[in-house]
Amino acid sequence: MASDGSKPSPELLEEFSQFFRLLSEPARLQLLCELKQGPQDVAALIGATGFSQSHISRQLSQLQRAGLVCCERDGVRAIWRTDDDVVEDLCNLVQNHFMQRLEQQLKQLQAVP
Amino acid sequence: MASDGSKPSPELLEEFSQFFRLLSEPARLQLLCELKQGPQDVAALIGATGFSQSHISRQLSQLQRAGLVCCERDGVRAIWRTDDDVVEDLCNLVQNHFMQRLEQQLKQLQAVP
DNA sequence: GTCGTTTATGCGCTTACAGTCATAAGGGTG
DNA sequence: CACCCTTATGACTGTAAGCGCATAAACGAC
Repeated sequence: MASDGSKPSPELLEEFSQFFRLLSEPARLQLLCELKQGPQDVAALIGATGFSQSHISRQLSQLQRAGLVCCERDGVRAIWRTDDDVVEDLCNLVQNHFMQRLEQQLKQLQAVP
Repeated sequence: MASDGSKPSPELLEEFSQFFRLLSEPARLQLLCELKQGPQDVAALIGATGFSQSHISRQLSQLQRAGLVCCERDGVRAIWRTDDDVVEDLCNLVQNHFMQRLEQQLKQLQAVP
């Protein structure tokens, strides 16, 4: 990383890993995907994912701490939304990595006999 | 994600999360950073990180399965290397996210009084 | 005020995995 | 062959965190 040959500090490394840990849980990724469709309250997310209310609430607050989602309150209702494209960009990069890896494996198989 | 409004399949979501899980451990990120400096064997990585030999070996094989590192054997010695820039690109995106977030917070604080 | 609804949180269970130690496996050297 | 060096792996422990249940807190409707 850092492309200039320098190594990132342990603190930065820790922050990176914490951020990636957020995305290492399918449940949280799924919630982010659902919110990409548009702002929703927890009830709608329960319907879309099947997770328990408490679970969803917890995961959303984790994502909120990282600035990946935010909510505006309508009385007691909380409407959650995501206005950040980082996760989408990250996933696209990873997907490209998957594809390049598969193409490479395919080539190696084709090259033998 | 998918930017066309469609939601990725549960299987793809699972693969994404597994990949991010790899990066959710500071030890693995650090190993990747060390290998960015140039190919090394396990002994050199022990010296650079202070981790135990078995720990390093395990983490490297996890990274290898994901195609993030590979090793060429020199007799019994294993020289590990990373020739993929995905992780670096991912970290740069995340770092931009951090910076934008901090700038936004700064603006909000400046706007108040 | 009471009641119903929506979200947040304390508690407990359970699973996953980082990390260590000891050991095995594979290769070099005499 | 025996001996040493390097890496991989089985067994184990401790801890972090997902997940649900029950409950509390906050707000609106009556």
